[in-house]
Amino acid sequence: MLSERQRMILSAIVDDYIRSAEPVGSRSISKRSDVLFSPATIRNEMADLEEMGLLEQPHTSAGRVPSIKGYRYYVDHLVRLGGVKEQDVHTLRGFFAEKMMHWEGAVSHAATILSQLTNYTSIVLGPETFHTSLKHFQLVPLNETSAVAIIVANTGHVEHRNVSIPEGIGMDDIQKIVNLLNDKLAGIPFFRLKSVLHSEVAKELSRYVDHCEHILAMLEQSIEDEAEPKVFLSGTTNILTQPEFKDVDKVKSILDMFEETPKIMQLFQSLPDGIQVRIGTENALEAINQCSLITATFSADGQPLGTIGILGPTRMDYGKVISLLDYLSKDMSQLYSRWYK
Amino acid sequence: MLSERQRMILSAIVDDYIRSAEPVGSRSISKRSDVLFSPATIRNEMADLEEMGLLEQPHTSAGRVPSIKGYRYYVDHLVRLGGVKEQDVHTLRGFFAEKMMHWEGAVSHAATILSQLTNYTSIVLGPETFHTSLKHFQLVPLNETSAVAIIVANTGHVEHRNVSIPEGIGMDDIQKIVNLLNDKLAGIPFFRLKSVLHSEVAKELSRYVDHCEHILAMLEQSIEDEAEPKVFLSGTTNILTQPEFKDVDKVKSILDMFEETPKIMQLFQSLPDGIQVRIGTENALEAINQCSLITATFSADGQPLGTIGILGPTRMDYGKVISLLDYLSKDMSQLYSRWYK
DNA sequence: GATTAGCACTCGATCGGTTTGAGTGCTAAC
DNA sequence: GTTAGCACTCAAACCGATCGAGTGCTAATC
Repeated sequence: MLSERQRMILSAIVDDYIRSAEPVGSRSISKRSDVLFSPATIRNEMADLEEMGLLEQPHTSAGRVPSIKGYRYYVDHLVRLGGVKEQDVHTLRGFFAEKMMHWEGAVSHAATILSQLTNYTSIVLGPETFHTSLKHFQLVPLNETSAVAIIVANTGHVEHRNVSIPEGIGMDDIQKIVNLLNDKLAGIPFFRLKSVLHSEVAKELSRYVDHCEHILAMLEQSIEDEAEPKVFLSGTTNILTQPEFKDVDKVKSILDMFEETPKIMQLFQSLPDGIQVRIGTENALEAINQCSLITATFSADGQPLGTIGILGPTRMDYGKVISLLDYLSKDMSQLYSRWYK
Repeated sequence: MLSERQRMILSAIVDDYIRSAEPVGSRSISKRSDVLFSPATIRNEMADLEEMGLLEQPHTSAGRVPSIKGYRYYVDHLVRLGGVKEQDVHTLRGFFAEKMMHWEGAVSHAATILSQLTNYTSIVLGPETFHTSLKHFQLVPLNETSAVAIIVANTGHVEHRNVSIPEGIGMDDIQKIVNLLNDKLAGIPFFRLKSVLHSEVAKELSRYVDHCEHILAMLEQSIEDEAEPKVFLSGTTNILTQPEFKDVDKVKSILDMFEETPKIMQLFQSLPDGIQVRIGTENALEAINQCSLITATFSADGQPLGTIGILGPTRMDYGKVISLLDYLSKDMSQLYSRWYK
């Protein structure tokens, strides 16, 4: 258990270090107007905090730096959520005022704004289509052998792919298939689609057309792709402006990760609702062991839709980022709830 | 005009420097088995080459480094196109064997492979839809007030966006509109679509439905978006492995550029057909004044479709990259020509 | 006349040593 | 319990010496 004074000193050190990126000495703390103790007293407390594992010393004659545990304590007990700056609220208003033509547009735009407001990297994962349902299915023939299959979800999400048409299937066959599929599948949630496809559609389809396995397989694949949420990144190079990432090698592994969507998905897997903070080694991936990831989920009518996240150095402005993510995720949830109806 | 010996020395220096990234001295050149002159002779020639502006000296007591002009001469007259390595041909075969479901899939996959084979950054711009035509238009209503508009090109390219439905338009109106548009617009190339929309469709549409300006505006916008070629990047972090880009600041401006699609498009604007090499400051953007960009166009049946490019340091393996791009662009042209039919 | 051996010279890189200064821990006085 | 005082530590900055890769020039050689 920390004394009031220890908490205040820890808080001051973390705040200072977040601002300056330099180890914080006892003198500079005692100079602060809200601190009434001499450097020597501070030093004693700092030694205790270090013993508890909340602070670290890069070397004996340097100031202190928060440890992962120190950041954790700070985030859990000390951080002041200043709320969102007037100016930032304004920027965000602009975002929501704009007409969003796509799902993708809105989400990627949100990512851009987030990275600009924070100067960190923003990651947005969405939308989960697991609970959305099929609105419309369409096959547009391009020529005798190939066609475009288009799947529209009730959220307005569109997925498409080129498919080849099996020999011996004519235009009217295709129309029949499309009609059948729309009849049987429209309104079915994606997570049930696969089983419905097998149980109800397969038999019926085989009555109309030969070689229908091919079509079924294609449909299944499309459904699976559709179910995969997409990742949007913005401000990937912002990490380069951080003094602790001057070294190219440190940065490389992080930037490499950004090119690997599956790794990012893994990072976001099974995050609980609300705001989550993962500090340094608390993250699953070694590449970002020197980074912190703050995430917030957004949803529509209680259905989880996706996650927005900010990745920055462990020395991140937690107060600002948490406030911002909280604000934005709630607004996005509202936006999408409205959109849903 | 260069003597045979000067050409050989220049070639040796460029080759060496490309391999080692270190300034090349006279001794190391004269040691090569195919060079029969003493370091002193080489030095004299090097001094002459420097006077001509083909070589540069970082400082008096260092070896020589090719200048932009030197690389230019090398690329224009000296580079040996070794052809594509057996192993790389194999990898590329694998690429073309795979079934491509989308346009996007094929192009982005090509980008990935290119960056892996070269260890540079690959940029693929495509496809130009300017000369492709509209295959199918579809409006899928989501609810009373919004719908998804879907445009399918004859290449299988799909563009979509959410639109809001003006008050007072019912489901059967929408069906009428869709039918009309498909009747009038199917088969029309995109670059003529806008004028046809105004001349033929507008009047007819106003007969059916009130408030049709909204729908027309939306269509126009979609067509313009569709016409915009897309940019695919891969291996954006490869530049970080180059010794001359150890400095974070140098790298930042390049990586920042990768996040700005319009800048990349600008870079690729109005490139002539075939292989193009832009060395250092020959590039339009200051951010890549220390890089070279090699591009190759691909087409289907003579219609230009897009461009593939490799961005690397000026100290790039020109022979390998040029061969590779030449090979791949030709294969892609074939692939898409077949696809077209 | 072209080539090359020889040599003085240049200059960045590296290495060891010194100095500086920010910061600490400990002790003793308040 | 707090703090002034002091010895101590150690990275960073500074400095000069040395090293060595590479050059340009000149004179000897082929």
